[in-house]
Amino acid sequence: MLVAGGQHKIRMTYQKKIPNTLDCGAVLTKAVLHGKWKSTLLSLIAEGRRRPSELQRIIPGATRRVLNVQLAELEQHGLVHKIVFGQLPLKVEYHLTSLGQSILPVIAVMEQWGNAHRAELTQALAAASTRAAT
Amino acid sequence: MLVAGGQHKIRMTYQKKIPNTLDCGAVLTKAVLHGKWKSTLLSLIAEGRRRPSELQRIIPGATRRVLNVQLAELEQHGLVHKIVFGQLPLKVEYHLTSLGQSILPVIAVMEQWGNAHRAELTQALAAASTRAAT
DNA sequence: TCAGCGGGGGAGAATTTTATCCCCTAGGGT
DNA sequence: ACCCTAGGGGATAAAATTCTCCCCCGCTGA
Repeated sequence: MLVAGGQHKIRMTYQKKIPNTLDCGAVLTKAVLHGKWKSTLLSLIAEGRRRPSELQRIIPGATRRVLNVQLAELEQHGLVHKIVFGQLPLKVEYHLTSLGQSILPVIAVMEQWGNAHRAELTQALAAASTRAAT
Repeated sequence: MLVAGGQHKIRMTYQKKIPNTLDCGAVLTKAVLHGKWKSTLLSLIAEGRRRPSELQRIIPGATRRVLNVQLAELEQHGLVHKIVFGQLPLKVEYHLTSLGQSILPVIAVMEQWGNAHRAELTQALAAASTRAAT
């Protein structure tokens, strides 16, 4: 977090265990992308929507709080930079780091696959959750 | 589930809401891949490790139960077929469906990215969870 | 007969993740 | 004064996910 004077100590209530699973790269990727809105946030930021209020407006399904938390995680994981301008009207921007840029193709691939199989997927997911609600 | 006579009604305790988020394909992909071991399971099955006990041996970190649940979800989502042979010593195999095959490249990309950035990632994740444990 | 393997699942605790509510600073407009 | 914007966070509830423990079937080998 690039701030001029004054650390905002975030009390991250949610600690996730380091995925000790296998030494599998996909698990690392999932760890970084996990969080309901992270892929969406990354895409939006990549598109140039970098201000918190803007993001919050675009994603009405999520609370400010949640987006803040997820953005903070993305920052801690090194995918985005948070830049705070001035102190008065307080302007904040998120930018992708090079690491953040590098993950965009991965998200793009996921995007493509999801779109290509949207029909089957939504159907299967719906059926599964119906079956679950027994 | 391909069984000769007798439906195994699974009581899926865990129902996940259909991700109503955005109409974003990546979210669908994440939904299908979500579950701590799913990407691992898919990779292993693709490699030819298709028997439950085998999978359980390879992934010692997960309980039989959990793997069964996740495999059942993969099946319900249409990524794998479960085939039960005979009824006596009870032999079971999981195979990828064509949908399951089609997601392999996606996992591969995630795999590559994760491996390429392993150093930074493990470091950042560790730092983040340390910070969280305050 | 008893242990081990290979298969399956319920119940409930523990953990993690998301959501809800309410409160704070500061400036600008009416 | 009052409300809106633009920023931030604590506390706690609710939901989703994983883990632990224990139980079931049937076959095989000692």
